[in-house]
Amino acid sequence: MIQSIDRAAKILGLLQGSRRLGISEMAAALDLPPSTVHGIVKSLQSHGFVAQQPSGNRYVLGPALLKLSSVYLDTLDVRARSMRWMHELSRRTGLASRLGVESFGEVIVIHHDRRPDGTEQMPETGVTIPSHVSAMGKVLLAYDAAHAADVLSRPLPSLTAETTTEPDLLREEFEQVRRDALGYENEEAVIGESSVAAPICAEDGEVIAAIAVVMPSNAWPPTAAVLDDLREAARNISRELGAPTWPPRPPAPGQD
Amino acid sequence: MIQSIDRAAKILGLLQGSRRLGISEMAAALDLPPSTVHGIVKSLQSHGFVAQQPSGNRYVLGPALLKLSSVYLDTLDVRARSMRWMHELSRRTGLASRLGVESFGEVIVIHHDRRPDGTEQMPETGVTIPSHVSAMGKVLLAYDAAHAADVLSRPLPSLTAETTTEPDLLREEFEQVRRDALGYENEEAVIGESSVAAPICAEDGEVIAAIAVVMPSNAWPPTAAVLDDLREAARNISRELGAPTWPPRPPAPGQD
DNA sequence: AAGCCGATTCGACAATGTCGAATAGACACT
DNA sequence: AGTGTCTATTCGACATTGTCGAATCGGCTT
Repeated sequence: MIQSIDRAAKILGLLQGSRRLGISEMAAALDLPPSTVHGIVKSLQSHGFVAQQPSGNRYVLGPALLKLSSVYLDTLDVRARSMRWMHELSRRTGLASRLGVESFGEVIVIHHDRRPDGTEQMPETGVTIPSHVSAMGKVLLAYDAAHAADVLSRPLPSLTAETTTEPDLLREEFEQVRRDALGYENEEAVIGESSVAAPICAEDGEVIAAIAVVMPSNAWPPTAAVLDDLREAARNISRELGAPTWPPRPPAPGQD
Repeated sequence: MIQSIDRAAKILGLLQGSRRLGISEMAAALDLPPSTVHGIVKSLQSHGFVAQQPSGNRYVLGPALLKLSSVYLDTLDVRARSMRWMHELSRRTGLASRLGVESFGEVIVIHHDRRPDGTEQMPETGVTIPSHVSAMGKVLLAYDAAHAADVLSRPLPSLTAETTTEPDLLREEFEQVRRDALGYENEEAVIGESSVAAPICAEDGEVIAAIAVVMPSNAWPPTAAVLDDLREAARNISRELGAPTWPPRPPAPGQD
């Protein structure tokens, strides 16, 4: 692990958490001399990874990150294959759909197709959601014992009154997910918002992503028609990716 | 400039250009020993900035970039303020709208509102376009002599038959932009696609972003109604940001 | 099975980043 | 306006740290 790169990454992580920071604030947070932090920040700045606001001495994340992330998205085969099916899914259900993958114990949304009702909606691509409060997260964990064990080994934050923070309850949910090939989440992340997710399999049969539809909680539970559309989309995407079966064959029945 | 951070950034830049690279390919491109590159790549990997594909020994950009970019977008005041007006603009004109800022001599799209016709459209947020082939780029350069001089000092790539690569012609276009507060681009970036852009001003009156509508070239030239809607959107956003005047007062009449 | 190519590991060296002190600059308070 | 404090920034000496070359490992092809 190269020290200065590690520190640079930590600085970016810091700026991710609290939007605008001065050199000395970062130095205090990382317990480093300000001059060291300054050197790193200036290097990051010269490549556009951080920028300093016009208002002077505070730093924020920079535009180079956006350009890189755009290329990152382009490299994702799942995403390219999914877009057309997700659009169809949103059109048929009238709901927003999301595609997510696992990243460092969270779910990161790699594509988002809005509700087709013409209202203004925030783009959600790039948003991360703790796995245990997300329907997609539950699906991804249910088919990945290693990540599941990792996530459940740490304390689980509670985001709403409905959040499940009990590892054993989540383990039961994972079993249900493996049975139905569907994961649910009812106001566990955001009040008033619920979602259902299904797994997406790659060529080797592994679950590599999850697709979800998001609905207002007053439309809960989802109708059979919505679930069918969701399953259909997941199956079609998986087939395009060359998956041998769908629903995925559950992994060896170990404990997660 | 910290060496290892500089090298890390160059590696990310390399991966940005050619999606999948092995250690030795990067080493060759940067003229460094493979072991050095390996150390840097592994450090980047441990923070999620690069990932290696399941298929073995090739590296690609990683998901951490997406998460960071999402926070970057959230820090942009212009973007938050623009979204609602852009949605209105797209609704009224029936065209896709874009918001862009300058970054390292290019325009980077920081928000994109699709055509409201329900068809499937690629998300364009994060896409970068060379300034001289973009209506937004021309607007941004017209009001920023320093950047303009910088961009024009380098050879300008030609993307289509319509691309203007002659610095003097572009300088004339900049003058027209400053007169009309509108910049044009007709099939200069992508064949079959044209756009018009208007400047957005911040509190201090500086042009900090550009807003554009994109249309199929057979809808060229844009109608007066479209231009009015565009101007209206730019004016409204600028006003929300606290700009003293719109259209912006052109800068001191130096040569760019 | 052998050979090749690339990724990866390891250890010694010195180049490099780090740190503390000194400087410069911004801002608030008197 | 002047003074004080806070912060960012610059600079140079030191030794820590990253770098490099050689050796090892692993996969794939012939």
